[in-house]
Amino acid sequence: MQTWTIHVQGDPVRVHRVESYEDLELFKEFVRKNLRVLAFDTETTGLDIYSRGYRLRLVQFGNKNEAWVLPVELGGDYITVTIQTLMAVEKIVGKNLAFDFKVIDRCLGIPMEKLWPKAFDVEIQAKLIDPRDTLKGGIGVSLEDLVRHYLDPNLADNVKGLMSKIAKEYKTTKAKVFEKVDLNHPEYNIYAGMDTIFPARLEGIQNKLIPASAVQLIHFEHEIAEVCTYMDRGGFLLDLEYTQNLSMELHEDEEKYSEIAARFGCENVNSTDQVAEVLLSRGVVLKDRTPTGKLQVSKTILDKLVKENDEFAIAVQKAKKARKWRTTWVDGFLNNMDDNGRCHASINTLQARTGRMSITGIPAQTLPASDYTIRKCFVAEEGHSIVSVDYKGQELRVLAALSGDKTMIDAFKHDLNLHLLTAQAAFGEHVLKDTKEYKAGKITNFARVFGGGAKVVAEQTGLTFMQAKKVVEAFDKRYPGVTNYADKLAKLSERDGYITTYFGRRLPVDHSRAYSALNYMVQSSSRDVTCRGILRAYRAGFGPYMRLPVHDEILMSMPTARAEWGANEVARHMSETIGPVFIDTDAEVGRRSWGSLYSPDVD
DNA sequence: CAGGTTAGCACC
DNA sequence: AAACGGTGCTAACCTG
Repeated sequence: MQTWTIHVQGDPVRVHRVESYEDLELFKEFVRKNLRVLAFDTETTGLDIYSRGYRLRLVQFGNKNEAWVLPVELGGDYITVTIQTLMAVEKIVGKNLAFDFKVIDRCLGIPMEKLWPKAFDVEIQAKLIDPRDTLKGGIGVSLEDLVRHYLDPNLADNVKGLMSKIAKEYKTTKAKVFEKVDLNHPEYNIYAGMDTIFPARLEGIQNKLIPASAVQLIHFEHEIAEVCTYMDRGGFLLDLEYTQNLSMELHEDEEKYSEIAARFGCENVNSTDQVAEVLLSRGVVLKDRTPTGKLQVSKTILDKLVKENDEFAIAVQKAKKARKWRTTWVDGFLNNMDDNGRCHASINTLQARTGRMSITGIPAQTLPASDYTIRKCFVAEEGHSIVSVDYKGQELRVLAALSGDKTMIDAFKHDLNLHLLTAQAAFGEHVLKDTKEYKAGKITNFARVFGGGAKVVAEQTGLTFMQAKKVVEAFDKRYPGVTNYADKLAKLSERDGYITTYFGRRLPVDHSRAYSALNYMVQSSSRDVTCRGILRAYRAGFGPYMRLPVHDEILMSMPTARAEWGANEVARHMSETIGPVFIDTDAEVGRRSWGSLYSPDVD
């Protein structure tokens, strides 16, 4: 056995590397004395847990003063003892346990279901204290950031530098070093061990700092994280043939249109500089500049030229779109696919400052919604249909409920059309649905939730600034409760530096942007409405059918024979009442592919 | 030249 | 007085 001593906050802490079955006996002795709680971490070959050849390399257990590193990659008793320890310990502390649990489930075959009930994640804790990363002025949420802020800045720098240093030693990149580094590498082992000591220490420090209003969220966030790891693990079935064909078609499109653009002197349509140059040479006036002073070639300008049948603009746009679609979506799915033809998302349940989730792997939140083509790549299981349940006007309903605006509450109570109501406030009671005025009402409703004003409304509607200003004024007059609420939140945020959401989450608000307090409140509370709904549906037994959460929606694959029933059940579980407002849900049953929800002609 | 930043374009 | 919130991904560009 090798033992290293490191100093943390003035204390000597020890990292033991288990090197023999005799050492393993000593480790077991340590475990026996620490069965109540152990900190836990893993080192693996990378982040793509479901890829071929993925391996677990080290497993670490520890407490505030001691860490033990087990070389499980060697197999044998190291694995057996790891499994025994994980099953026996009463509480597991870690940082982003969602990752380690998925790894353990995949590589050692311990179902996550066995581990989640005893999980305590210091990342969840950290995000309830301060959800911002350092770039946004926060403490940060990485282990390095937390160590720097709460424990020891020097140690944080060492942590940061370590893997880069080893990568240099191995003449490789940071991303690849994890599968290459020698299992016996001393520094690799030391820092693997430290990754249990740090969370063990952070837990106690952070525990005292969670706002009282947010304490109830600790358990809630663990449950949400749990359910989302089940979705990650299950994955989403890919229609391989369709996806491969689509990739080829997009590739052909890209080549065809790139060639046309090249004839105009633009070798690379993805270089904004080159496109700008050709446009200028063709007499197009470009006056907007980016913050760094470059000429801006916005989509609006290209769109306008395309409408005028400008051959170059058309080629640029089509080539760019084909490439974007292929590389970002279609080839991404094919690369991400596991041996069973499934893609696995990685859901970060507390990504945004507001608590909103983010989804990588399958970037479900950013897939084109105007078109079924990309979503058609994903299909329901054999004998299943795609089901989607979402909230009706979730953010506006939440806004009505939280602001207490009487007109808005009344509108939802009587199922009136809020966009029409705003349009009528601005342009008169004669305004009808699906008119230009109606659209302006809709845009204004959303702009106000986002904190936008007349300028934004003007840009998006095409109205003049003065006309847009009138619409915004009409909004504020028709929904005075909303305006008052926005002012109140802005003042609160200026006074305290944060606001507290309906569900008790504390959200920091920048002083220079107090107007965004309303949006944070609405966006964050809406996120929690969705999560509460997902949890109720999960507890009712619908977990196995869930595929992806998408903001105000849950996407599922359900046995076709019961899809209609199941969709309505989930919709019922997800609907929620906040004060005087019912946050209603919509259930939709599609056919075989996700794309079927986006077109009546798609299977 | 790896790694970080910027610009642009997807979504709610 | 007015104030556009949040995300991911790629390619190009910049930097040490």
